[in-house]
Amino acid sequence: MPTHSPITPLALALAREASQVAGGADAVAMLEPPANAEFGDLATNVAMTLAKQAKRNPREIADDLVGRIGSADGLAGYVESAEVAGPGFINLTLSPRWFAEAARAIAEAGDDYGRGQADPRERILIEFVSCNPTGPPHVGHARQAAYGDGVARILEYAGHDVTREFYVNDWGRQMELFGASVAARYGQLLGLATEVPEDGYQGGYVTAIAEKLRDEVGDRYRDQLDPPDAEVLALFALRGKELMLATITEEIARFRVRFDAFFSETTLHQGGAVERGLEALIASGDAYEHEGALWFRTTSYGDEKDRVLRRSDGSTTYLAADVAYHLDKAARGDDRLLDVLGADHHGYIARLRAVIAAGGHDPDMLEVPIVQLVSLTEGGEAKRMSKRAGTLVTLGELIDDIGVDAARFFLVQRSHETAFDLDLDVARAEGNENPVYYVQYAHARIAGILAQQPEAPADAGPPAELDPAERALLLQLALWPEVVHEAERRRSPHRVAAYLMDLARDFHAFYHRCRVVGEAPEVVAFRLDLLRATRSVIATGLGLIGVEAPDRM
RNA sequence: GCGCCCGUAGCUCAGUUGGAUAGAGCACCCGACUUCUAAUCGGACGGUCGCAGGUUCGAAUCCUGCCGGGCGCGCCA
Repeated sequence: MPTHSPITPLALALAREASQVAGGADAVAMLEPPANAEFGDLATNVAMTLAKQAKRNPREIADDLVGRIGSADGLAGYVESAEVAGPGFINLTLSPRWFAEAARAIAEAGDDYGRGQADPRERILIEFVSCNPTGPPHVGHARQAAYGDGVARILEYAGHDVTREFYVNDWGRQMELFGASVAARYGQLLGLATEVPEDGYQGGYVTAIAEKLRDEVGDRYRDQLDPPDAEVLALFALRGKELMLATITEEIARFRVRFDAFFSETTLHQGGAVERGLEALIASGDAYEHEGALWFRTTSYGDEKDRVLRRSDGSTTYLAADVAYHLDKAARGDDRLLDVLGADHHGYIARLRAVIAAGGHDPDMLEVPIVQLVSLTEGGEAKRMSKRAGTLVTLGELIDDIGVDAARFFLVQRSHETAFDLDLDVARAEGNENPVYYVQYAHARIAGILAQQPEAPADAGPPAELDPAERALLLQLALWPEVVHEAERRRSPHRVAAYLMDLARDFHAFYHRCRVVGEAPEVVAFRLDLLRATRSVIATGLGLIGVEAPDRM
């Protein structure tokens, strides 16, 4: 099954010929559709890149090369005409035979077209979202979820062995505060005057959890709340966390995001891993005592200042647990660790690299893609979001508002490294102004045609002539393998979303100019291959960003 | 002040081994349904690619400086 682009064999043949023209010099022929379709189907600048080492005029090289194309193996029969243009570009027009064979090959490869290009194939552990179990995931987490899951799917598609993990920060003062907040709401439900701590969690979801707890335990703890009993608070913290986590996993699953594991920070403390991590750092000279605290010498690894691991009061910091966690991850045998973090954590990268390096691993095994902020706009104005005021939009609310497909498409449409505004009015629209439907509609239209004309006539050769829209659509399909490859290398699902928009546009244009049902046999055969190929690439691409590809709309 | 990200059409943004006349969506305007889905298509409008230098056949892309915006800089997590 071919997973490569139908352009690849042409590029290889062209490079071979170019190398011979240039006296054996190494040649890599970049061969791609030109900016302007009037120049032809494909263009290459190989003559210009060879000009320097061959010490010849690029146009001269191009002329020689063009002279050989008509008889060159792998090019003859596929290239209809070749012209030299500008400073030394070579513009190629391809034959209907090439288009017909390419469409057939892509259609037959189906879901495998573009798959498995990772080189080398790696075992990759990707950690993302990892929001605290003290509240529901919000829009920022939604972007990280859409991004992380998209990256994971793309990595898997490329042939990597991927594990997805969610780190649960279920330890420390925040959990105590959370437990106290739940307990207070629970008390209120029983008619007590218990109050949520000043710096506690005020959101309405805390009350919802308290209600669930009341349903579970009734008024059993009523008399131990005022003043609060330590053991009861611990119990509320634990059960509250479990209920919160259940909500989080529920919303994440609804968002079509999958995790293989939820890793609890508490297990690191209780199992002694945190202490062992600190001892290892001390033993290797990476940690030292200063003013009663234990410091991690992260400056040795490029951080701007050293960081505290254990406070002078004896308690460990968040970093201490992260040391244990990352030493654990680094020792699992993965080739690469991906930590997807929000923009507000970018200062943490140096520390994490230090952990990996201090553990004796190559710090380059750790990659930390930073997902920039997303803000919501509605009615042309920024939607104010405040955790304190409880006006934060949660993942669940976003899904209820605009739907999973629109949310996932919009959140990965832009590069993760740029902050952007999500326009709720556009995302919510079920009409033509919503880009996600534009792509899905292309898929549904193809399904409609294929339902009417499922079988191609036998023994049909290539059509005599091609419509410009047919050429454009197939050439767009030919770019898919390079697009996924780039999305994999750059950890950039937005490349897939952008490509799907381009592909859908070429399809809709094709649809308007070219009919399928009732045309001449060789035309039907070619266009059916084209449709199957297009449907397959759209479905695969949408699948990689977690969006459904409906057959009817 | 230092670090990361960003500055491209009215708005939101694509554009990464440097390539020909810089693109899309939204908004606005003009056209196209007796046909396989008009959630569509065709056309028009819209640009000092933040500014100034540099590198070269060629720069939105690479380098330097400056201006502007977001985020971060804790013995918080």
